[in-house]
Amino acid sequence: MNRALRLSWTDVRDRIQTRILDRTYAPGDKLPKDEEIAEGLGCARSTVQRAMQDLSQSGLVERRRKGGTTVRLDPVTRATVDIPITRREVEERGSKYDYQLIRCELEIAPKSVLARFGIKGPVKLLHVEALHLADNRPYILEDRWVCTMTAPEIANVDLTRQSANEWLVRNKPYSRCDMSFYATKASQSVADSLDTELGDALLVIERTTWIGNEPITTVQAVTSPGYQLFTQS
Amino acid sequence: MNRALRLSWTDVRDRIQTRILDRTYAPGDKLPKDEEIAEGLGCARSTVQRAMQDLSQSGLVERRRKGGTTVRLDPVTRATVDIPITRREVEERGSKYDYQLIRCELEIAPKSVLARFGIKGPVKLLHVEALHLADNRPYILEDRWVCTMTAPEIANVDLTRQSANEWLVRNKPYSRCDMSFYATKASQSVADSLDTELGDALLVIERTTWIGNEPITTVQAVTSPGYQLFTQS
DNA sequence: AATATCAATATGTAGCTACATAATAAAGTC
DNA sequence: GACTTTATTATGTAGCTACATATTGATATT
Repeated sequence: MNRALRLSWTDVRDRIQTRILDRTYAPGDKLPKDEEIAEGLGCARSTVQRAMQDLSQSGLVERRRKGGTTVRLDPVTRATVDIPITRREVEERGSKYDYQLIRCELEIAPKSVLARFGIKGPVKLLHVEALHLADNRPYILEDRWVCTMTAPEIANVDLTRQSANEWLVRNKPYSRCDMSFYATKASQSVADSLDTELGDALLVIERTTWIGNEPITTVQAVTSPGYQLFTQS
Repeated sequence: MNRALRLSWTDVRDRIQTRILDRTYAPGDKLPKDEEIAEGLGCARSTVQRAMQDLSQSGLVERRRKGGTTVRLDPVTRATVDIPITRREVEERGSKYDYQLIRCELEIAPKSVLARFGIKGPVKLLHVEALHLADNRPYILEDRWVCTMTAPEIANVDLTRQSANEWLVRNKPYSRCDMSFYATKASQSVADSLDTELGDALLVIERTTWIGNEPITTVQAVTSPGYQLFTQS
């Protein structure tokens, strides 16, 4: 077969997507089976299968064995967010990165932290507060709790030199990560640390990671005013 | 071959991931080539290839033709967020959904909106403000601009009965969607609409959609206090 | 009529082959 | 020595086959 005419699975996906967009296949409609689409486009079923997988993953269609493929009635808006380590994020914006350790102590973890980990207390965990700076201005204030049972090596790390963020991400890969985003009003202490006004609206990025069923760490990263989180296309 | 012993690509992915997690392959290391891994595990190269694709997509490894596969030095934290239509979101929480149209007028779009669309003005666009309610309490306030050139049919829709959100998502599928999240202080008018205090910190979800290169709509969805956005695992 | 069984069907997956593509290293040319 | 060309290599992709799996609808059994 002519290679120039050979359809890649992305081509096939785009063609099917076009037909959904122009309502050849309207929401709720059942699509022809893969084999027929393959025949119609002159490609293999496996190519259509891959295209369909992608459309299914992006939330545009639903597939059921024997039931076939249908166009979703309420397509969900699905997007991915990338959270790089803060150093990288700052440096990629072309700014100078700095880091300051504010405090680092073993403390009895509050209930809210235990809840995020899904464990019962009372337990002493490592509480780390630190500030990330971009061009000498406060950028992100992180309030972190590290599970010393899961990551005992952190005790030997000099956190005045290297951020816990960086050490953990490089040395403690995780198998599960829950994230959430919300807005908060700057308290006096947060306002002081971030060099902003009391009551300012700030975006908080909360993250908790596990390895298997063992919690590693949970962070509330309070961003400076104006911070915006973008999705990856 | 015994089917019970047959490894699925997810099995293979998990095995490789385990080796990365336990540092058999440490960050920065080069992994053996697919063929060797396949031989070692007793499966086909295509199976390893699929597993690697997934690990690459989730940001754990990097692959380069001829260069091979390496464990990423700074693994990015990557997560997906699902934004369902507001009605669904409310109903899935077990609450009663309601909707109120606040205003709907053709207006000259401000520069900020034109910038989001990536077009030059001046243009008259449909400006829609509406409130979504959960159990009779304000839930999300949306401030939307619709491109009447791309979606002229919206003129015939009774937006007092059906939200623009819902109509668009069902009738104007998009090919590209940019999103961003940030925090804002409630202005007096926003505070009034959401029945909250002036100056409250609120999470804003901003979305802009296109079909091909044609902009469809852009929304700023101001959520009520305490709203949290979670990632999908 | 209700239930269990079985056949049919569309998608899901693994293996194989063949070739494409990108990145690199080696060899050759001026 | 700087440049171009060529060969090599590991991943990327498409096609094919064979079989697995889930679901539905038809058939048989009680």
